[in-house]
Amino acid sequence: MKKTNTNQHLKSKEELLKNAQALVETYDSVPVSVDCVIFGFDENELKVLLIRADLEYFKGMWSLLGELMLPHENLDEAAYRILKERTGMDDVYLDQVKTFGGIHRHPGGRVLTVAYCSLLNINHHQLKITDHELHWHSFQSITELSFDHKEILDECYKWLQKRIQEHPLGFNLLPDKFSLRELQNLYEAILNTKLDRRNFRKKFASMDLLIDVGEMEADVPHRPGKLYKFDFDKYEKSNRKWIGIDF
Amino acid sequence: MKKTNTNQHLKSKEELLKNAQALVETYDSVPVSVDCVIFGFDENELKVLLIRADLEYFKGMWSLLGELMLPHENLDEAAYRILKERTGMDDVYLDQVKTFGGIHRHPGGRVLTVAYCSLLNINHHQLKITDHELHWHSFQSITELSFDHKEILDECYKWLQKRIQEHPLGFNLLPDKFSLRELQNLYEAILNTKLDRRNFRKKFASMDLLIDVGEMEADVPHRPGKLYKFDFDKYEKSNRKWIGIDF
DNA sequence: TCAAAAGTGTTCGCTCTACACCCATGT
DNA sequence: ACATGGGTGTAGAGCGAACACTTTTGA
Repeated sequence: MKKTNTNQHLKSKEELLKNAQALVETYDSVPVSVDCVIFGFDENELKVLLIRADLEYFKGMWSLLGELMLPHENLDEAAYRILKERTGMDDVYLDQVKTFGGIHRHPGGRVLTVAYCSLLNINHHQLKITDHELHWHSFQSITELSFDHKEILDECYKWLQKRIQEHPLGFNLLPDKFSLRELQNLYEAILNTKLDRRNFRKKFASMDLLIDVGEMEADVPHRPGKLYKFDFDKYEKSNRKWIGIDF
Repeated sequence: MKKTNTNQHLKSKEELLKNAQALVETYDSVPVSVDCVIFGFDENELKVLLIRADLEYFKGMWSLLGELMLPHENLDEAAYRILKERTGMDDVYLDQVKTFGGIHRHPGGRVLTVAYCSLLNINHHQLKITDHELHWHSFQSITELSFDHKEILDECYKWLQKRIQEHPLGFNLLPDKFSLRELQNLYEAILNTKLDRRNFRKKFASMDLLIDVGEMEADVPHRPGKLYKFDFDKYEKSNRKWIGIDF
């Protein structure tokens, strides 16, 4: 009797599944892409990785890195795939930012896109330049992109400005070893302000998340600064909320 | 000659469009829904508006308010439509929170969903209870929902906790006229802490965004408090960043 | 008169801010 | 020797945190 019940239960479950599947098949559907805003930092400037638009309609214009989501992968996986394909890196900071669902954002018909933001050390990877050009562009110099990618970029930039004041993300953009000057330059570039050097250094000293690696800068035309690395382990362990770096 | 050039240009543009359309038609596509987490506040508790799951597979379980995005509407419009249909309100605080793209989140096949969070005054609307039950549930009491809606709810709750400390959103959850006690209860409910009454009042007094309406609470079994309303106009004008209410 | 919440100020400690001089290195 | 950025400390202001008593109303 128990068996019968179980079987009946299983059968009905199967039936429910079948019904659900039949229902979903009636749904309107839309292509979904993932677009990655990939930030880097070099020559004291915030950089963005762009590719030539592959759609002829936008010929000559630059574009974010984006691809269609594949049927078997979830959103994060799609974003990692795009990063991996283009930069060869897979241990990269990545976060979903916002979804853009305007009807006319793609000239060929409706395509929904989920925007991700990624931060990486610009020297730590090899760009995979295949058929399309892939280049780092100074964020400040970007005025126009294909699709609605400029809007997506601006959203991600605002997100980054806010985020970097609440979490120590900046280190993802720097080499393993960096000077405090480089770190400050990074913050100044992203926040688009000048910061007081002594207060900045005090701030980071008080966080106690920088490890003095006992080395110095080289090849600088002035007194070399100490090099530090970020204590990722310690940061993971401490659950200290970073709400407000408060420059 | 100019005309010819223009015509050629137009023609080629049309062709580009046609090509783009042909391309998009080859894309895999996915049904997209919008799910709304609708928060209210009543009886000193944070509430969430839920409906009985309409999918038989989840029979008996509660569900967020969600519907498929229609072909002609963008995401925000879909979210407003859902709100309007169910609550009759259209001047409501609403914000996109996160997109969920897990492969198995719908038993009938892949359905992507964009989660929105809405805040409304629980007394200001008439629920449209049609075929499904529509009820306010205490947030704290919700342990299970259909689909991945519990996960979505939790994300939206975290979002709300953070957001309410950076922007004066709370007023959307209160009646037009409210006492400082009600306001504090609201913050305490959302942040799940106790706050110091004097500091709380000082904080809001110093923001200078509350208008004393010259009335008092009635029907309270103790000394009645003054009633205030929130100065939405003044807030809109002042661009003061609210980063950090810092309780 | 009692219960329950309203209303109100002050002190302390911490953190942010502003600010200037000497040091080490390369040219 | 000079130019360039590295490295450091302190005083003042402002803000958040802690904390207790009197007042008003309804029961």
